[in-house]
Amino acid sequence: MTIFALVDCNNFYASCEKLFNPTLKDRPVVVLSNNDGCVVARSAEVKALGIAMGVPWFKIQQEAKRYGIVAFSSNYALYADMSNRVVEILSTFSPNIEVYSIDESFLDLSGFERVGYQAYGAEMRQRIADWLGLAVCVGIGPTKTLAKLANHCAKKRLAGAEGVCDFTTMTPGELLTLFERIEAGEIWGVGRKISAKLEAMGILTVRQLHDADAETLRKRFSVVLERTVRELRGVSCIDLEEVVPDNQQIMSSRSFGSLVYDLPKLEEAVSSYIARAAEKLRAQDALAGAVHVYIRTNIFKPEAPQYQPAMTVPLPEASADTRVLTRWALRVLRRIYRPGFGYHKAGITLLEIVPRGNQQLSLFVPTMVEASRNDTLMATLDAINGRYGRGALRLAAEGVTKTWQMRRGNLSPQYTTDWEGVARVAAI
DNA sequence: CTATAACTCTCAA
DNA sequence: CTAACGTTGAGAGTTATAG
Repeated sequence: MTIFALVDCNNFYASCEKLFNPTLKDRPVVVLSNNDGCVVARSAEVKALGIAMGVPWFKIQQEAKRYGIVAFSSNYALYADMSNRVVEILSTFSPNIEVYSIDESFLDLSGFERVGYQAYGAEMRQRIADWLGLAVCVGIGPTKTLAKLANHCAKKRLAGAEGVCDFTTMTPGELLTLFERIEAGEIWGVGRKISAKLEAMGILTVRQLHDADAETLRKRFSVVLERTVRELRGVSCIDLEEVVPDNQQIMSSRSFGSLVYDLPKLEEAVSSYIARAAEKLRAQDALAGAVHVYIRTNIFKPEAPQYQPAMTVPLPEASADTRVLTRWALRVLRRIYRPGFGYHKAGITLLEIVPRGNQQLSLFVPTMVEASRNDTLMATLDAINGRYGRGALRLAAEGVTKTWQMRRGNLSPQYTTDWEGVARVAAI
C-alpha cells in the first residue's frame, strides 16, 4: 500500500521575506497579492494579532500601522526560486514526488517504512531548516486526503509532534476521536459552499463526514465528494501526479494600478498579456485555436457604471505566433470596448490548445518556408528573453511606459535570482 | 432525441 | 493626497444547440 506524505511550508511567502532580512525576525510580516490588493500570507505574529487571510490591505492599513506590521508586495521570482530549492531537497527523500503548489509537495513514501515515517518526516524537516532556514510541516497517511489532514494536525498541533504527524501509527479509535475535533471544512476539497450545505445536513465535523453514506453524498453533491469520503476512510482514490499535464487553457489577467479609460492603454495591456501567454504556449510546444478577451470595470464599486464585456474568437488556423495572437486579441478588444467607462481589469485566455503537429491545417496555409521562418523568429524571441529577462524583446504594441501596470509599492529585492538582489543580501 | 458544445459552479494555492 | 478588493487552472454537472 502506498503511504503519502504532504510537506507544506509554514507561512511560505512571509517566511521567504524574513529569510533575507534578519531585522524582521520576530516582527509581524504580511505579503500582499498582485496590485498590493489583499493579504495572501501572514507570519505567525500576524496570525496571532487576528489579521484575517485574504482581507483587502487598504481596509486594515491603519490597524497594521499601529501594530508595526511590515507589508511586502508579492515577489514571485524570490518565492519560486526558494520553492525550487525545497523541491530539490525533498526529491532526495523519495523518487516519486508531486509538486502540488508553490509551497506544497506530495511524496510517495512506499519503501521507507523501515526508517519509520515519523523519523523520516522529522529528517526532511530538519534538512530544510538547516539548508534553507525554512520551516515545514509534514503530514503522513495512506491517502492524499489523509496526508493533507495530518499536515493540518501537525500545523495546529492537534496530533503528532515537532511539526510531523503520522496517521499510520494511530489506531482507528484515536483517529476518529481526533476527527471529532476538526471541522469538515478543513478537508481538502470541501470549500465554503459545500461546508454550508453539509452543515445544513447536520454534518459539521470530519468524523461525521467520515461516517456519512457515500452513495447519498454522491447523489446530493458529486462524485468528487464521494471520493473525498472514501479517502478519509483510507481508500486511496487520488493518485500521485508526478508529471504535470500540459495546460488545456492559458490565461493572463491583471488589475490595473489605477482606472484605465482609453483604448490605447487597454491595447497595451492586452498585448502584454498575450505575449506572456504565448510564451507559455510555446514552452509546452503547443498551438492555440481560439482567443478570449475580457475587460471589466471595478466590480467592488457597484455604484460606478458597470460594463464587463467579453468575447471569444476562433482562429482560422491554430497558432503560437505572438504577432498573430495579438492581432486577433486586439481585433476582439476593439469590438467590445466602449468609451466612458473606468476599466479596472483586463484579461485574455488562449483556448483550444493542441500539441504542435496535431493541428488542423487551414485551406490557406502559408508556405512551409514562411511557417518555419515564423517559428524560428518566435524561438529567437524566447531565447533572447530567456537570456536577458522577460520583456527584453517585445512587440511595440505592448507599449513602453505601461502606466496601467499594477502597484507594487513594497517589493523586496530578488535576493537569489538577480545580481542586483544578491548584492542586497551581501549588504544586510 | 442524442451527442456535443458551451456555460456555470466549486475548489485549490 | 486619495483611493484602493488576486491569479490561474481544472473538473464535474447542467443547459443550450445542432443535426
